[in-house]
Amino acid sequence: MSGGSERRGAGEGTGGQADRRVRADAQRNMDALLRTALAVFATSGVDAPVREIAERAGVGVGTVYRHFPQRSDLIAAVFRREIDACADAASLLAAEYGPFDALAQWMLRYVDFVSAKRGLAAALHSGDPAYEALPAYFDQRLRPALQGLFDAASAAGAIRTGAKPNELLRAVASLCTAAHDVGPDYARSMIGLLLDGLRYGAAGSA
Amino acid sequence: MSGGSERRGAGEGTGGQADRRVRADAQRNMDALLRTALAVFATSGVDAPVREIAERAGVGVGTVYRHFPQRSDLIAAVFRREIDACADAASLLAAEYGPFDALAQWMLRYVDFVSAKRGLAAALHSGDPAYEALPAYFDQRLRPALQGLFDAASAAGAIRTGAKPNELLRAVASLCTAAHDVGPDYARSMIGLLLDGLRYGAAGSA
DNA sequence: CGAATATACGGAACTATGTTCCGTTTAGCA
DNA sequence: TGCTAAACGGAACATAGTTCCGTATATTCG
Repeated sequence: MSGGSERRGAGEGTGGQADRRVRADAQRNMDALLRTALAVFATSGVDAPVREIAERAGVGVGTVYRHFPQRSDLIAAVFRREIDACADAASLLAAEYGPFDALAQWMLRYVDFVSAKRGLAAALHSGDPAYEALPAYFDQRLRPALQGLFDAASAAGAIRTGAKPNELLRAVASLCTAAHDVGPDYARSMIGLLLDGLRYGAAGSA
Repeated sequence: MSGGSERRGAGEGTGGQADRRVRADAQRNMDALLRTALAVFATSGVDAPVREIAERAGVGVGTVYRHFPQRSDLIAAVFRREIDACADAASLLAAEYGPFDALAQWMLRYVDFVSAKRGLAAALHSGDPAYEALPAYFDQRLRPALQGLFDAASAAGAIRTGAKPNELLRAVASLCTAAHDVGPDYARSMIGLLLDGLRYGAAGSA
């Protein structure tokens, strides 16, 4: 019943606290829950009991359900947080490495993301409305992140121009899925190949 | 029976009674369960409660678990039965239609199969050991079925030779998955295209 | 045909897990 | 410090998978 019409919150992102400030303990518990859930999901899969997550996070189940009305909301929140982390890594890497290396490093980071989230990816197709917005969010955050790295790299003449971030993201995700049945290094070497492909017709190379 | 694991008798099909004959009521209940489960899964998805299936089939839950020790065993059995039905359709169609039409009709039949089983397909990746043998069974039954139609059609000069059943099966499955996000006719028209492609270089055409 | 017996049946009971409820605690504020 | 809205915790409830066991019956055998 009730349904997810009132699914606001959690995603304000840009840091506006419209009404009353969130209580510090609430914020703390929320963080602890997300961090713990991530770890538990990694260990026991997304089907891990809510009780276990609550206990390991040091809160009661009531608190879990206060922040995440449904179990799937918690999963979705964890997923979003991971998407954010992966997207944010782009600017960090851009600051630390040169244009091409930043791109290469980020691709590896993305491989880790996709590989670790295979269980979650399956849940996405379950039809639960809590997951409906995730693909869009995925695109909204990850595509610009990769686009930025592309732009920087091609501006520096390190890679060819005109590469499509979406296609790369999808291709890598497919490769990672297939990689599960093969070896763990398979994906990495294929990504290396893709990157070399991008370099091939670059302004600075030929 | 060709089916992998030693899941006890049940191989009634050709009427062979190995040891003690299965009790008639047991056989009846087994059939009713499989038929009911198929209907319930189609209506409520694979997550439908076992109780509901039992009730609708007119048996107690104990009977369900006697035949299918785990819920996933029931799902797997339904899946196998559908694979069988789809594979058996090949020879039926081959007897009723000409070589090419039989192939075309079967592809449509296969599209229905894949489309209807999308929910089950998701379950396949859950890691439940009950599903482990299904991909192999899928291949074992469907590939020869399609191969037979291919052989007949190419022997009649209706299609080119050398087509790979596996690739076609996989391609159609992919198309159907994508079709879910688009329209219901999309898959059918793409399959038509594939079939025309097979006809293109046929002995009898050029 | 009727008794004997292995087999199967049904559903209550047990367990696990998602979700709700509500009395208690506490952070933030005046 | 005292007040209050917000948050907390976990018992209680609801639902669903699974087990157990007394009862029913198909099949066999005399």
